[in-house]
Amino acid sequence: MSEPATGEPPRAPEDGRVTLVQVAKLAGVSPTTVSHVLSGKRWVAESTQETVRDAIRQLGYRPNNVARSLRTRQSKMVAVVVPDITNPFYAVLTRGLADAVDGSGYGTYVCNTDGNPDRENSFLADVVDRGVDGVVMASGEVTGGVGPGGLGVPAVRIGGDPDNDPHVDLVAPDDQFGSHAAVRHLVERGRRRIAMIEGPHASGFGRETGYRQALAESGIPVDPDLLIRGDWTRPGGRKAMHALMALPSRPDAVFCANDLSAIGAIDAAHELGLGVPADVSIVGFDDVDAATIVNPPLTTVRNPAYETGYAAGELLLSRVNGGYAGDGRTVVLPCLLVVRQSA
Amino acid sequence: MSEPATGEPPRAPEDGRVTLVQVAKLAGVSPTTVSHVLSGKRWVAESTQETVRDAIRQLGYRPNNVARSLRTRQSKMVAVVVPDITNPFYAVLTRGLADAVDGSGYGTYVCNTDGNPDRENSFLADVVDRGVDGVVMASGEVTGGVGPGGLGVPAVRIGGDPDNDPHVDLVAPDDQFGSHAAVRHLVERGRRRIAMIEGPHASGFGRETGYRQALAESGIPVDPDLLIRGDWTRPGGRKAMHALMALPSRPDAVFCANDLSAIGAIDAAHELGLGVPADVSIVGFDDVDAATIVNPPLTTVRNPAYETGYAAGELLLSRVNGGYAGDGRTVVLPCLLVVRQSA
DNA sequence: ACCAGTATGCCAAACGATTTGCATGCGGGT
DNA sequence: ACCCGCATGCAAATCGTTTGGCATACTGGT
Repeated sequence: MSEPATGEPPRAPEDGRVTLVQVAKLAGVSPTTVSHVLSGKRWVAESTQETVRDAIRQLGYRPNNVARSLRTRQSKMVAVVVPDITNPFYAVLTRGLADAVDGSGYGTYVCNTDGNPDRENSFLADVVDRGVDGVVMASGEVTGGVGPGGLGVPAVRIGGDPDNDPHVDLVAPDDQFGSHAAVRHLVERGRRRIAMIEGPHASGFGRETGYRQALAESGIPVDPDLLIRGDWTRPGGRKAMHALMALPSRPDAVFCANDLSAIGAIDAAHELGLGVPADVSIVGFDDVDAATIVNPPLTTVRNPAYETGYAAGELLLSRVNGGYAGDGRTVVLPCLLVVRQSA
Repeated sequence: MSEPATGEPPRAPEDGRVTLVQVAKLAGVSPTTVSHVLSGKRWVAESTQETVRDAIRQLGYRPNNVARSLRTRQSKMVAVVVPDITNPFYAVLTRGLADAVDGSGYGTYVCNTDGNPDRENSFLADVVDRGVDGVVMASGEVTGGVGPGGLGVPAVRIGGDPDNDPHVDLVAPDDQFGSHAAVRHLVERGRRRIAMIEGPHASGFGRETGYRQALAESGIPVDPDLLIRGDWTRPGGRKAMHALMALPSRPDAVFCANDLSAIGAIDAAHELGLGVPADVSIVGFDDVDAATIVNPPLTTVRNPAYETGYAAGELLLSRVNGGYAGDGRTVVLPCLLVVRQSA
């Protein structure tokens, strides 16, 4: 919101919009002066200000932001590109971002890529063509930063590999810590054959690392059969769980890389007549709303989606307005285990 | 996406972006010509086109959309103003809208109002100042349409009172039909004391009307004590349910105006040791994802959020590109009961 | 009278595209 | 020779702001 709340719906007096020159004409001053009373960038006599403001009110003038953007080279807009806004995690992240930047008059533009790299790139191109002042990339990676050969606008990556591009700001959950806590909790509960349902990509970092680390600490060897790939969705989790349970020697616990997968896994357990957590413990990752709705309530690692979006917004603002132009910063947000009843 | 997918991330060759004049200079033609080969609005000799395209490639030129918008007076952006993108219903609606307009090169801009009328109005002002080509208003009402005294851009309202402003396009779920079906289903199951948890506003239309109608048809008088106000949230539903169950003569069924409230009601039932649907039947409205996750799975009315957003997008496009300039159209989308296990 | 200093406002050039009308060159019909 | 029509391409105005540099007027000190 770049203008203060009025409590009244905006109205255009006629069909064509009023321009600054018309205001100037009515007020009997030059456009320059009108601009200055609006921006306050140069001193204008009190009396003149009055006249101008009257004219503005009388005409119902509203500045044309497109023209303004063209001249000032900033659009007061940030973009967030996510796989799917329908996914609660990204919805919450988006809200955090919006709340962070709204106060400074920035609007939020959303792109859904479905995780398709072609769409990621064309949306990235699209948003910089649209002149956004910053972009937060929560789908796929972005490299090159803002420097030469880069995107041309400040960017911040969400999650992903910290080493990927040190020039781009990054905000990431402490995946490894969270996973570690989750798996540790499982072994503390006496589980030994602990499977993991991963995301679709091969990934040596983050969630899988924490899993391996916790296992190693407990002297449990990792069984490659117990590492299975999901696709972040509920049906994907269900399928993976069925595969796991068809194994000659079943796991007695499964750690899922996100909640949706975990919910799918619970579906599968129910279908198989397995008790959760009696027969098999399940823990998720993210702590979406649904985690408290599913039966049994899901033990999961809280992924601070809102805070992530908010932090990304602040990082962006500090580059756009704060004058920060240094190298890429990394902020990692804590992920705490929340124990409910599924494990 | 206004440019086709490239499969490659966009890069700027130098720090400052390349402009059309630079391309023209390199190609040895006038800016006019470059513009024409880009837009195809006027014929340009094949050989010249080649030269120009080469220059474009060589420089990595990308058109500046802000400048383009200023001149053409369209931003290729639509805005959607919702109470909260975090609410799955609005997230899905937003996705439908985005999918509808994306193919025509329109981007989607999101505003969260939290239902605050001041924010609604200032966001409305903000988006028209930003020059969006259309806005879909899913939070509160918008009146005045695009005509004199109106907003200045095409708008479509989501839900709300059909009679409110006939000049503005409206897409609404068939609330009344859906509610009617839900309540009928309840009486068919033998329920007679059927409560309703409403939204926060007094509302004579839609969901409540269907409720009353179904009751009337079945010869059941409406008991004002059984009509209680919620706030669309889970805690709100829980509280309302507790109030209902504290009544001297308890309801044996409750129809909730949305799923979140229904889930809260189920929470309350569990807290009270009540079986669902054994002791009390519960039906919701919306059919969000969580409806299949809750225990027992929620019987609810499917509110076609995606289709609603999509339809809104089409309505907008038909005004922006399709040349439609007639009076407000109304499209009402069917709401079907989906029977699961809570009633 | 003169000059420095301050207060106030205007001119005109950007910003980067689109678009209307005109200019030019050429081929062919009379 | 002359004129018409067609195919091309360009000049210049325009969209609505912002902003650096300059002009003007007035104050007060000498």
